[in-house]
Amino acid sequence: MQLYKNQELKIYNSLTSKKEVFNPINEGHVGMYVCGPTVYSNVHLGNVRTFMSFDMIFRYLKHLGYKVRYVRNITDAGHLTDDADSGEDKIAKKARLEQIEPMEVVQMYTIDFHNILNKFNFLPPSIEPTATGHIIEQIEIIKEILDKGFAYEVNGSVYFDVHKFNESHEYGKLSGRNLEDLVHNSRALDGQSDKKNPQDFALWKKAEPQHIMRWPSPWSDGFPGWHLECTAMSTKYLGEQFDIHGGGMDLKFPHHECEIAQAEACNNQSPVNVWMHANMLKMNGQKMAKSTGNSINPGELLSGDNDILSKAYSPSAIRFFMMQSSYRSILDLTDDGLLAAEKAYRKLMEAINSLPNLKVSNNSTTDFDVASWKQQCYDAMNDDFNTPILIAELFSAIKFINQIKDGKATISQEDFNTLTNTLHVFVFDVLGLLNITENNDSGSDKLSDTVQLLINMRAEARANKDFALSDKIRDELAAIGIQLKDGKDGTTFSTN
RNA sequence: GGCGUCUUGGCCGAGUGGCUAGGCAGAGGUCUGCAAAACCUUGUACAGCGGUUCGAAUCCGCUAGACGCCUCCA
Repeated sequence: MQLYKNQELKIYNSLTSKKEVFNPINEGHVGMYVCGPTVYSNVHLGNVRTFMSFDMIFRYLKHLGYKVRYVRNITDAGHLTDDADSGEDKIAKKARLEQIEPMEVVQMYTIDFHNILNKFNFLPPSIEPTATGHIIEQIEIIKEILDKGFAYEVNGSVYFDVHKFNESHEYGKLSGRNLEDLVHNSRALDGQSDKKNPQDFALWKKAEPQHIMRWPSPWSDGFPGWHLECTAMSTKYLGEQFDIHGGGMDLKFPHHECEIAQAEACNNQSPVNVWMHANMLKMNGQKMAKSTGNSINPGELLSGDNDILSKAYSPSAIRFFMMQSSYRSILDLTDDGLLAAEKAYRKLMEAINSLPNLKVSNNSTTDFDVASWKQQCYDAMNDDFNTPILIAELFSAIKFINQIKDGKATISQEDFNTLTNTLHVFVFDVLGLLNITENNDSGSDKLSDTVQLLINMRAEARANKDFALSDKIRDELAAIGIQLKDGKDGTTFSTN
C-alpha cells in the first residue's frame, strides 16, 4: 500500500513560500515535529485547530503509506512571562496562584489536553516528549553552541549571540526579516538585561532564589530557554535534519527562527526541509488568544456553555467545521458557521450510512465516473492538504448516491465498492470524523425500544386516521428532544 | 514605525488568466393526512479606481478597509 508512489503530494513550505513536491529524506519514511502546548492552563480552541490540522496531515501521510514518526512535545518547563530578564515563569506563576506544585499544574493540564484531543478523535503522536525530560540534552546543545562560539555566558545565564551568528548564517530567513531591521525596530529595553543585544535570546537562565523549577548545569542552577527544547527533542528523535516541522503561525517568529539558528549553530546545516504553519483561529472576527481573554475552551463548545453559542456541538461537527477551511487560512469561529457545518456533516453521515442499502446494478451510469472522482479526492489532498476541496468532492459523491436512491442513476458492484471504500478512507481515516450512529449510547436500547413502541402506536393511529393521537405522539416526543422522521420505509427517530 | 497577510453572492468558505467549487440560509418542487425530515431544482459574487491582455475575481499599480507578527501565545 505504498500509495505515495502514485500520488504527487505538494506542500506549501513557509521557508520558500512555495508549494513544493514532497520528497522525504528517507524514502517511505517521514519525520514530523510539531510544537506542542505549554501546559499551564486548559487548551483553548486555537491550539486544537493547529493540532487538528497536523492530525489531518499525519493521517493523510499515513494513508499514503508513509511510515511517519510524529513527535509533538509537551512544554512543561517554566518559561518566562516576558522577555526581559526578570519575570516569572508561567507554570510557577500558575502554581503560586493555585497554591500547588508546578508539576501538579503540568499534570493537570496535560491530562486535560489529552482528554480534549481524545474527544476530537486525534491520533496520538508517535512520541510525546516533555521538556523537563530532556534537560540533559538541552545542556549538551548549549555546550555545543558555546564551543562553536555562538553563545556567551553572563552571570550564570547563557545567551545565543544572534549578531555573531548572522555574520556567517542568515538569521530571519524563515520569517522574512533581516537583523538590521530588527535592530532598528526593536523596542528600547531598559538596559537591565545581561544580553549584549536585544535580539539575543536565552539558552539557559540562572534561577532566582524563589524559582522552583530548576536544574543544575555547568553555569548555574537554572532552567533552559524556551526555544531550546524543540531543538533538543527534534534532534534527538528525528535527527539533525528531518522532513517536516509544524506549528502555529504565531511561532514562526521568534520561536522557529531561533530553532533554526540553534540547530545551524550546532550542526551547520538547516534542520528542517519543510516548515508548515497552521493559521490562526478567530472568534467573531477577533483574534483568539489566551492572553486577551477572547478565547473559548473546547469543553465549552462541546457543552454549549458559552455566550456566543446557541447550542452544544459534537466534536465531529466542530472537526468538520475546521476541515471546511484550509489549514493555511484564518478561520473565524461563529455560531452560524458551526450551525451550517453541523448540518452539512449530518447530511454527509446520512448518505454514508445509507450505503449498505443502496441498490447495485449491472453497470454504472456514465455521468459520474467513480474512478476519476476517487483520483480527484487524492488531487485535492495532494494540493497542500486542501480539505475544503476534498469535502466538495465528497458532496458530489453524496449527490450521486442520492440519485441512485431516487432511481435516477445506477452503480455497478465494482464502482460501489470503490465508492464505499474511498468515502470511508477520506471521511474517517483522513478527515478523522466520527460516524453518527443512530442510538449509539450504550444503555439506550431501552430508549430505542420505548420509542419504537410509540412509533408503532402512532402508525396504528395513523392507519385509523386518528391524527389527533398520532400528532400528539409526534409533538410530545419532539418536546423532549426526540424527532420522528417519516420515510418511505417507515419511521425512524433521532435524538438531539 | 518595520515585515507580512487578507478583502469572493444573505452567511461560511475554495479557487487563481478563458470552463458549475462546496456547505448553510432563501425560493420552487417531490414525498406526506398535515407537518417535520429527507431528496431534487435554483442564484445577483469576486472592496474601489486605473493598467497589462483577445480575455482578469485571478497579473501589475494606486486608494480604502480588516488582520497577523515584531512581547508569552497554536
